[in-house]
Amino acid sequence: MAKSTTHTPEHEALAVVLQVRKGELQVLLWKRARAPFEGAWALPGGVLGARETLEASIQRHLAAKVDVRELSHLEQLETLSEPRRHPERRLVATAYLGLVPAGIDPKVPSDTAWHPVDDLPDLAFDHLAVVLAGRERLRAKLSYTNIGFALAPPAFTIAELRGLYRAALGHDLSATNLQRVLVRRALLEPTGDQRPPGRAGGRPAAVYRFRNRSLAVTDQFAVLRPPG
Amino acid sequence: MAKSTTHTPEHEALAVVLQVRKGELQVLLWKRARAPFEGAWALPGGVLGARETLEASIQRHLAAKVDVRELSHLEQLETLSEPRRHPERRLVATAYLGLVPAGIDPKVPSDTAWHPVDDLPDLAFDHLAVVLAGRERLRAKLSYTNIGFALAPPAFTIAELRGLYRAALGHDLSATNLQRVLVRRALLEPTGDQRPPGRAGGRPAAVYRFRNRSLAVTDQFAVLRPPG
DNA sequence: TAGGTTTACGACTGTGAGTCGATAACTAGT
DNA sequence: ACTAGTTATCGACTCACAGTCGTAAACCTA
Repeated sequence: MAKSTTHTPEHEALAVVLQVRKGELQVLLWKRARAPFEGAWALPGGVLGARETLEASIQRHLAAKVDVRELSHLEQLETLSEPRRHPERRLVATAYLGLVPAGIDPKVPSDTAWHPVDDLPDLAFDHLAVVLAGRERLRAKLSYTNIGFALAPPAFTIAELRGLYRAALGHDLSATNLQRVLVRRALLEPTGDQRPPGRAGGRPAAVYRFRNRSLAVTDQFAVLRPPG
Repeated sequence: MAKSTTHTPEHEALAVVLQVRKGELQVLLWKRARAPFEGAWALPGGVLGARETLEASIQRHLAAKVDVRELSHLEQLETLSEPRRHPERRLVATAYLGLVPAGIDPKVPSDTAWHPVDDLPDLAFDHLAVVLAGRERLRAKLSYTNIGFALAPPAFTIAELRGLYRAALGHDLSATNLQRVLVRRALLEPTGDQRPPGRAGGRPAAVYRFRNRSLAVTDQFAVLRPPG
């Protein structure tokens, strides 16, 4: 049975961890110390263990780079199976999308850093495509789900929330409309507090929070609805 | 190095192949002849080859059950990694969603048959969940993409198209609205032909076709749009 | 020719998003 | 204190599009 080595490819889990930092969408990357792609930046992840699910695996590997409890959302993105995606061996990868709420700054190891998704360094393997796929998934879901929950801190003003959406979507949007849309969907509620204005003055902003943080698709926006 | 047997799980590709048949959404299944789950129905698929992508793999395995050229659409659904999803060995599966246009009846082997997704027999492994995931993916995409292309034959009347949507979505919808929505999106165009009425009489129906069969998300329905 | 059936299409309604402008509530400078 | 500047909030208007209804068109059978 010495030759029982299966020809099945190895399997790894990867994660595109996104957070809005300094007004722009950033992704968590680490710098590879070994070949291949030595010195290039790569997505965190690692090989799938014998007795774990992919979701458990990505959480285990992410724990080496960031406090997993900071993750407000985690979902499967896609599975990459191009035989030559790794130059030396066959390696199938399942990518996940992770989100971290704005406003916190998780401790990361020295080989790990945040990079703006719109200004990325050279990435190892096919990780550039994976990052872009994660960004597009986030953008698509922002408009028809309440995934914005996962980008926002527990409490925020409309202006702050608007900044998060602008960073994630890549374009500006009206503050009036954002508030009304989210309030009418009954997703936002005022906490009663308000934020003191900055040095330039201005009316103090009301502080809001999301009503329920459970992530559900708001399917009321389906175009072809059932009658009645 | 005799112990170099990787503990990496085997990897298989599965497909949820859907078609509207006899006015209802049906899925292609085959009857297992061997344990485990002998006699139960299962999704078509098979193990990933050493030098192929998952997409090539599912097409290769599907070819044993149905003419792959009949497939109008194929996209990745999800990857299942529960360690105990197979009772005997570790087996990771990546599921695909495949669509076959209505109106054709592909040849299938004797162990293979179509089953209504709303009235399924006992399914092997976790295949029931996979079928339902495929159905939900289709339903979600019907409203904000033009994936309906892939369900329809090359030419059709509005009434026929409405029947396809009703079967796939599980609820009725207005013929007036369906036509106007699709025409306004500039997705439909009349062929000029018309279909003679049935025995009961009635005005002959105009025949339409989809303008371009390339499958693209019509993102004009994003809720939070860029200004301007 | 009358009655039934199916398709096609215009008109009306309702909802929600985009826009604009007015007002509220604050800071800083004179 | 008063004024100017700044930011937040809110109401009013417009627009696009989905949902509904009613009517006309075009065919069948008796």
